[in-house]
Amino acid sequence: MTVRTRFAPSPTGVLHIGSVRTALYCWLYARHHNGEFVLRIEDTDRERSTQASVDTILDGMSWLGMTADEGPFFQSERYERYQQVINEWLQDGKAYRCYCTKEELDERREAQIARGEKPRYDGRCRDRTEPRNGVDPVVRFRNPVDGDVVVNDAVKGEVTFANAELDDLVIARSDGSPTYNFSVVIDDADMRISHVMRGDDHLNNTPRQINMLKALGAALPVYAHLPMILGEDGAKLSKRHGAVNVLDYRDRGYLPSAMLNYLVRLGWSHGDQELFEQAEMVALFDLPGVNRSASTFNASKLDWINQQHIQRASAALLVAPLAEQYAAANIDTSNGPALTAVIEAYRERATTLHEMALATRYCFMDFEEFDPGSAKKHLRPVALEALQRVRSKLANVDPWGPDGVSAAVHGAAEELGLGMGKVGQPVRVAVTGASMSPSLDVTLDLVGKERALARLDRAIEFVEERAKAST
RNA sequence: AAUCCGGUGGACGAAGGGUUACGUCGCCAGGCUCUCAACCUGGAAGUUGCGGGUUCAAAUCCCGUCCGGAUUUCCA
Repeated sequence: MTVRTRFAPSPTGVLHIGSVRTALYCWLYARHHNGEFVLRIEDTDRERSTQASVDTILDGMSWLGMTADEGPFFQSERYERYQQVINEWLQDGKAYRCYCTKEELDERREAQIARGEKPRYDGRCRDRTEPRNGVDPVVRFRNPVDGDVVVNDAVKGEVTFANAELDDLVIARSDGSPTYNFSVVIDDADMRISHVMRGDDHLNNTPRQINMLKALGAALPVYAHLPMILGEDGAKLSKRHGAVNVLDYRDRGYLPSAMLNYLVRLGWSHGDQELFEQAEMVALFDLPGVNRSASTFNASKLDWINQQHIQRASAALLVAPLAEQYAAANIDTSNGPALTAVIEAYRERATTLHEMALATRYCFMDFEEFDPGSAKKHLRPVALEALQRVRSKLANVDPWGPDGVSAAVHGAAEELGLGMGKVGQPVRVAVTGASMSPSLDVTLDLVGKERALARLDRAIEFVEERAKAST
């Protein structure tokens, strides 16, 4: 049997982190078993579905490299098929028209709650033969009254539901449009989905879906209900916990491979391994490794994983996304070092590409002023001699490069009988504007000779002004 | 309210009857060092939600209980 999984988001907002993890597991499972991965857009809610949302889902999936073998299919284009099944079921008595109004239903629901009962449809239109005037009926599925439905879940284990707990759910609204639980069943059957993997908030829907699948005469898929992702406060992950849109992570300089790595480990494990490349994930992922309990999204671990991926990624791969970060920050990189050189210098000191772009601004553009704290500490009169000596030695470095620069700086320190600490920091602040950067040879190499000398001059002037002001 | 699912240091996971519950992130301290990182070393942090039972032995099996979540929508 060919493994066929599907990712079936509804296009009513952004592509949520939690959905992405579900998609990832579906995608990995299909790839691992040489199966097929289907993308289906569940847009039966016409009010809330938007094209913009469809686009953002497609964008996110393609950014993450989770390509679908089939689809996207749209439920809105399959209404005829749903209608056909509804008519058949109506004829066979597997479904019936219900003329209860919303108001009546609400009333009864409240009464049931007041009586301490489980609120559900009481089935009063089950045997109705005559229409009711002035009411557009909904169609309800005639759920079995007796017996149990056993869900053999690949994650949760064997879960049993009593049919007596289930009521007759609406499969078509009064305007004739199909509802979610119904269209999912028809689609999964028609699309020959072998493994239904989705959030465990759907576990309770599963017995109803199984009953409908049986009414259809379709084979049952394997179910795998994945635990939810929670925010730091234990509530389901949502906007108020920070970014939940995957594309926000792209914009903040996270790598797709890191995103996938973090998400795959949130709810799945392979022993103690933390870092996975895509090919490894595909090779190792399987259902027995999936955890059954909900997990909390943790931004600092994501940061660590992103940094690990930045450290390991080829510079060539990072150039394009880094360039986008510069563009977004209005940093013009046309006059400055090659981005690959910047990446090599900074891959160990940035957790995101966004950070990397901001931290390396000085390589491409002059800074407005020295960082006040750094200047106060390092650009003092005592540093004047060191700055001047380094400046004059650097002026003679040719060709400009890490070796020549290093020799010049160390030479200056030696000549003045100063430790590198007394020389390095003033130079660093002079050239970068702040007190943190890679080693000086690398930093000066990135900045380039012309800029480095000009900035040293500026710093020398700054220190002289300061000395004057204090006397 | 009912039904279903879940509960291992602050976070993610490991261990699925067998020593002092393991790893990662984070946190703290030290080392390296021209700074920041990276890296290395060490540390704090848990009565495995709680109570009971089975057993020579329980995080693990059983029962109860508490807490959290989901569902019970003409949302998906």
